[in-house]
Amino acid sequence: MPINYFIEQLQAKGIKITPQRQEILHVFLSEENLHLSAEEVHSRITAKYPSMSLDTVYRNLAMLQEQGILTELNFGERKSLFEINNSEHHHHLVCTKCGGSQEIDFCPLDFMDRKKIINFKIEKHSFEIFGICANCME
Amino acid sequence: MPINYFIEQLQAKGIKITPQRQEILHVFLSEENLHLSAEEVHSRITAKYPSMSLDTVYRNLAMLQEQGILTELNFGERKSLFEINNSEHHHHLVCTKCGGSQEIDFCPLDFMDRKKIINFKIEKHSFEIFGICANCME
DNA sequence: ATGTATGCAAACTATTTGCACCCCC
DNA sequence: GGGGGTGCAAATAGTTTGCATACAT
Repeated sequence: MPINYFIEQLQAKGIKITPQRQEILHVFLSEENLHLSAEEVHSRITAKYPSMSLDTVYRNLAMLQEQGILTELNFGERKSLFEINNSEHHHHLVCTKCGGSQEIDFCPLDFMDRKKIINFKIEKHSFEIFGICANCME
Repeated sequence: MPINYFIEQLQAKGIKITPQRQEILHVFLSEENLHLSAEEVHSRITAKYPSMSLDTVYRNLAMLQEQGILTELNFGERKSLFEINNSEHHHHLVCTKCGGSQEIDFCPLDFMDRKKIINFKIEKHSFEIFGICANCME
């Protein structure tokens, strides 16, 4: 998806397109499968634009998540990671040693009997497998 | 499981049984399905034993988790919750409004083809469904 | 007796908030 | 022009750490 896809989506809701917001989107679109913390997003941007503040990164990650453009990942560490909703719904294998992750396409919700969940309005779900990746194995 | 089951398990590893450690175990064994933060454990204990420090709670929750007696739950909030490994392996429905949770017995690992996961040593996994519970629904 | 565990205080990390100024629409 | 967005600084929440003392074994 080109950056304009997301920009138009924001404009349609009356959200202003600032240079800072464009930079954040650029970061997430610059590579495949990026999982970045607020700090990491910030440092990638300040390399070029030192005036970008970390607060603004936090505020906009939250906004982009509310708008459905980013997904917040909690890999059990203290800090949240974010990924852009660019590809199919997926989950992750997370290496507990290096922190790296790879995608898996299995989704538990496809296999469980949702009728068993009554009186509960499902909003979202999380599924991660933690362990040691090939690189860290030896 | 009686408290002695856990105490013996700790003693067998040469871990000292202090009054503080016993109090923490008591808290988790006092009710079914408890999911408590460090702060909550601490305040339940200080009600009776005001000298218990929060640091000690943190240190011992970590120790009990390493010993396999507690499981740390990350429901996406800032703080971790802990539950005692008393019952069958299970996952949770978590209410995003009140923070409450109920157990579900479906486990994704029973349904996915583990052969698809190669070059990765599985250590643990997480699966939670988030949404609105019956109480918070109206 | 010995070394681990505790309490206290202070440090730390990730994140959030108040406020005055700025700039996108 | 106006209201949302930004940077700065300070506050907050949860957790961790250093150190001297206390206590379980």
